[in-house]
Formats: sequence, C-alpha cells, structure tokens
Amino acid sequence: MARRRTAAARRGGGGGEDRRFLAGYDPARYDRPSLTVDVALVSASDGSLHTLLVRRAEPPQRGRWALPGGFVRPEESLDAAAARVLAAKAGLRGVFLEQLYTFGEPARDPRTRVVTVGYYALVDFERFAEAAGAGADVAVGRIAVPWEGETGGPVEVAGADGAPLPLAFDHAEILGTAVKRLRGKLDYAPIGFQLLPATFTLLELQRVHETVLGRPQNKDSFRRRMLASGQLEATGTSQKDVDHRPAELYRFARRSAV
Amino acid sequence: MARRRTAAARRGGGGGEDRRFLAGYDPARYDRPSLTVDVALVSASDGSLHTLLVRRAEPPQRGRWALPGGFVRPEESLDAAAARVLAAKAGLRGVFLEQLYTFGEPARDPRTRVVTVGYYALVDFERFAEAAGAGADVAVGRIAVPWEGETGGPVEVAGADGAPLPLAFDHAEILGTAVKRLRGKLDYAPIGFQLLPATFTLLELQRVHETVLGRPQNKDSFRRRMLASGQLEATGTSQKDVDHRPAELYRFARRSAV
DNA sequence: TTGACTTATATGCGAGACACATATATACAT
DNA sequence: ATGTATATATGTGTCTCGCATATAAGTCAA
Repeated sequence: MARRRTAAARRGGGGGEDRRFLAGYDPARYDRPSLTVDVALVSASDGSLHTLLVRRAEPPQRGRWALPGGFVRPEESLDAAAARVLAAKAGLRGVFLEQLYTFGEPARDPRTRVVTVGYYALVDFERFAEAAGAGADVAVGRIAVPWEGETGGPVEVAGADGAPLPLAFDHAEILGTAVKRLRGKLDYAPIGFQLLPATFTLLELQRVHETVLGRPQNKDSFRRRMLASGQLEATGTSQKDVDHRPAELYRFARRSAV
Repeated sequence: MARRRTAAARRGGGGGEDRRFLAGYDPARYDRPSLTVDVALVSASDGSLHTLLVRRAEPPQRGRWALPGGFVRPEESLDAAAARVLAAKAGLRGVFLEQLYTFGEPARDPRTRVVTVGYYALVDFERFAEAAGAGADVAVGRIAVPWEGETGGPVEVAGADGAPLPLAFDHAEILGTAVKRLRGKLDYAPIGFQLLPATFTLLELQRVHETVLGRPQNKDSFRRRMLASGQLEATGTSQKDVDHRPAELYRFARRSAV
C-alpha cells in the first residue's frame, strides 16, 4: 500500500505539494463497494443469439447461471479485467470486447454492495462452440428476446434442451442491455463481422444481421448496402460443396480507405 | 455492517443456505477501488457547447478544473449518486441525466485506485447560467472540440476570458466522450430538446443541433425532418419582440403517439 | 444428357428522404 | 412606402431503399 502511494505521488501533477498532502490522505472516507466485471459473450447461429453461462457453485443463488465475471484487481484496468475473465472462463483471447454499461443498484447482489462493469464480447460460432465445450459448469444458452426493436429490458435464456436457464442477480438485465446495444450499433459499426469467421458469404452476413435485429432484411438492399459500405473485400474464392450455385466469399476490410 | 449483511441476506434468492453462507463470506478478497461518479453538465449557447467545472481546492492537482463529482455512497445507486452530485454542486434537479462510460485506468488518479462512472447531463442555457453563477469556485467553460464527427478523444475547455482551463485527471477524456455520445445520439434520440427551454423555434432547435454536431444543417431539410418526426408540437403562439417575422413556438411532444 | 431446383448476381422501377434553389409571407425599422 | 430579415411553402434532381424481374451457375435426379 505504501509502495503504491509513493508511486502514485510521483505520477501526480502537483509536485511537492501533492506528495505532502498524499501522506495524510485517507481514501476510505466511505465504505467502498466491491467492483467486478461481467462479460456477456454473444454469438449467432441458427437464427438465434447465444451466450455462454457459468453455473454458480456457491451461494448466493447456487445453481443459477451467471455471466462470466470476476473482481477487478488493484493494478488492472477495466478492459484488462474483462479480457482476463473471458480468457479464464471461456479460453478466448483477441475477440471483440467492449464496455457496455455499469450496474450499481444497491440490492443487485445480496452479499454486499457490488458494482459491476458490464462488457460484451462477440465471436463467430465456431470459436464460441469450442469455448463452451472446454469448461465444466459452462453452458450455452439460446437468448430469447421478449421485446421488439431497441425497447430494451431483460432477456430469457434457454439451454440446449429448451428448458429455461435461470439467471443469477441482474444478469438477465445485463444481457438484455447487450442485445439492445448490439441492435443499435449494428447499422453503423462494423460488428456484424465479429460474429462470423474470417470469410463469409453475403447471405451469411445477412442472416447474422437478421438474427441480431430480430427481423428479416431485404436481400437486395442488404447486398447493395454492404457492398457500397466499403467494408467488404471479395476474396476471389467461392463456397465449395454446396448444392446450389456457390456464392463469392468476402472478408471484412479494415477501414483503411475510410 | 452487520446490519446490512442481514438485510442483504433477507433479499437473497437462496433461502437458508444463502444466509448460512453469508455469515462466513469475506467480500474483501481484493483491495477494492474507490468508486466515484463524475458528471459532465453540458449546455449549448452561441454556437458552442459549455460545461460547468469546479476548481480543485485540495491536492492533487489543486487549481485544476474538474467535473462535479463525488464518492458513491454505500446505499445509493449510481444514478442517485450522479443526481446528488449535480444537485449539490450545481443546484440542478430534474434535468436529463444519463450514464456515459466508466473510466478505470489504474493510474487515472494519483492518490489511489479510483474508478469513476461518468455521467452526462443536459440543460437549457438559462438554467445552466444560473447554476454556474450560484456557487463559488465554479466556472463555465466553453468546449473546443479538436476532432471532427464522432472520432472521439479529449476536448479542450476555455474560460470566459478565452484562456484555457486546465482539466484535472482524465476529465478532458470524459468530457470528450460525452461530446461524442451526444453527437452520436442526437439523430435518433430526443436530446436536442433537453438543451432548450420549454418552448423554442425551429431555428433555435437547428442552432442547437449545429452546435452539438459541429457542422451546419440544411434549413429546409432540418425543418421537415423535425416536423415529420412527430416529436414537435406547435404551441400556437409566436415569438415576440423580434425585429423580423416572428416564428412559431414549438414544444417537445412526449412520445405518447409513437 | 437433360431438365428441375436452388441460390447467386444483375438490373429496372417507383416511393420516399434529402440537399439545394426559388418564391412568397410577415414582422419591424426607417 | 420601402427595405430588410426571417419564416414558411413549393419545386427539382439525387440518392437510397424495397420490390420485382431476369439471368447465371452450381447440384441432383430421372
């Protein structure tokens, strides 16, 4: 603790005055809440969004299903904490990961005051399925969105057998916020690609968009819009082993030209 | 502390098992960061966005200018903390207030680990000017945005005399994030109205939009778009004491019809 | 080999949103 | 009365989008 304080004082902008003051500073004027991160890992397949959940082995709410989460460590940024949690519980690194919203209702955790910084992560379904198969007490849930458009609110999650997976704490709300954010961002940010492998056809991209938005898209408009956006790059190769005319494969073009 | 724990246990979903477990639960497995809220209060006038800043009276960074902020109290939600801070330091209640982003770089505060939940608030300039005049050590700053569109990044703030107001900690980044969010949300969310008094002309609304976006808007398109949006309601009255044809006054229509 | 079938890809057309331009209306000042 | 500044209305070409149609390129079965 003393070590950190001097290191911190060296970083301070105020020079010697700051250092003198900090020696008598008491940061614990109030009880501090615990701070965690929770990660909504989302993927798309078969017309539904899916998420990865961890079964709570300890009370409170033992047996309920929770988003992968954990405490923020003292010297770790929030982004780093979320990435660490995702690597530890799902074995995933280098995926799209972005801060979502911070949840801090006093009663959201029955133990003590816990504020959690929600994150959402996106991966293609192949990596998602691998991640879900790796760990014990991990389940894949199919997300059912009981509201339209960007209304918002909690979502429901069903297991592989179709039975509902009861979520712990306010995690249904966090997951719902992630879906809402996804829907809102899909039209203007390159996040649809994050849910697909490196190369994909336009129809696959369309299905992903339809899955996220929860409504069908016009095929031709979608096609033109995507090609005009400059975010797609033709690979020159085509699908193989399909029982119809094979489609051109595209990849996501890093927006160097925009 | 013991009192809170039992109250919390009663809220828990797991029944007796939870209660037994909680008696032995140690929430302090890690050092907990301090948790604060910081509020970027924003208004628009004269072609610029303005914000309210508080002069730091104590080290670190004494003399620098900070967003109104404070610690989150144990039994208080994040929204409530932000509203309390805004009422305490600016005397404002009932204004638009929304969570922005949470900033948690380990070195962002030289004292100790402080994670802050950023909020942004919007008021019309009349109330803003009153709020700024009320308190000592409070200044109105004019925001200069050194980037275009929704690029993002820190912003600069100048005082009434045009001299730069140096911001404390990462508050230039928080304020920049608020501007970026405003620009992104203006087109699809009814937030322009929050920067105007109860009734206003279409040109005043256009000026507000131009100020937020940092670029001129076509007058006729803007007019039609706003009237077509269903968010405006004609009051039937007009401007008075203007040296030109008076414009119709409108008010923001609560979206009950949408 | 041929034709049915499925999906991909290209093109045309009309509706609506928008930027830009022009025309008219209504206030106040001189 | 005239000028001036702004409000408000109307027209026009462009662009995007949804919808429809036409053609292409594969598989598969008879």
